[in-house]
Amino acid sequence: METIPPVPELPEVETIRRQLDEALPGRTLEHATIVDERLTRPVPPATVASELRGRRLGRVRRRGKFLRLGLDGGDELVLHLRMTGRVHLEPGNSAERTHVRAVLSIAAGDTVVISDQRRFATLRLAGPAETDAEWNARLGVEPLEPGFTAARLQALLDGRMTSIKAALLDQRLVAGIGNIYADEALFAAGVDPRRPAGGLTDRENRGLHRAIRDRLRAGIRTNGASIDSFHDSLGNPGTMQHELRVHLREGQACPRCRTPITKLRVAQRGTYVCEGCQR
DNA sequence: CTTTTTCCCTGGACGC
DNA sequence: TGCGTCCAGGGAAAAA
Repeated sequence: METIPPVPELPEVETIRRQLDEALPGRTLEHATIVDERLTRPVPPATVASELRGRRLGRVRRRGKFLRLGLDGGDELVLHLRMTGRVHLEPGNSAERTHVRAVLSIAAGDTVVISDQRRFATLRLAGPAETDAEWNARLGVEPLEPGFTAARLQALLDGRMTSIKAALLDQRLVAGIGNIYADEALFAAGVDPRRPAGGLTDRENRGLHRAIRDRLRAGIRTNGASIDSFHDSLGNPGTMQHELRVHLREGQACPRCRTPITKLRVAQRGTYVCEGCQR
């Protein structure tokens, strides 16, 4: 059994967002300890930590796979978990953990612990001047918001020669889709991940649009995929892994046509596909 | 402009 | 048992 790191994508980040938004708004951040200087690079950890001391926390938002923890004054703390970043919301004394990169101590003894085995996660403080326009310059449309229509998807893909899988993973086009949900959406739509992004028929494009939204919503509904040991911020595993139809299922029968699932390399990513029903 | 490549990291799998 | 090597992958930046 190969061990695959559980990479948080839009549904996993949204699951964490909801839990933090339930727990944090209105509370005071008494103290912040940032253990790994890489987390806040290039800003020194001490600078970020001192800025956070005594701040009141506001609503927690999400943009793509970025978590945005609101602070008084309109600032926000922007966290990206990348590959192995985890958030642990813990009451009282925090559990013994490995790879701890930051500890945010909340009044009444609760803590938000950020851990990250591979140290790719990033944490930065953004000022109130950072507008939506600046976010939109780096990130594309939110796939679960009304602006993401089939026509919008088609316009984004139009003329692109790169693979449809690479296009789905490009955060500047659509924000939040990662390797798991790209594979699952392409399977649900019956589209081969190697196809040129701009070459889908209207019908295929509409099917893919629907599949993207359907699979992401399934991920949120099941609190995300817990492939290896992913747990949400409360320590509970999600159940989306039981709904995966092709991802990590190399050699197993396609649930639709029984053809064995094959593993390819597309867009520099491990890519699982049913060559029987993805065309 | 689009697309590809490189880099950043760690630890588990694998070969000898 | 103990090394050395390869690999996974999100996003930023550089290169093509």
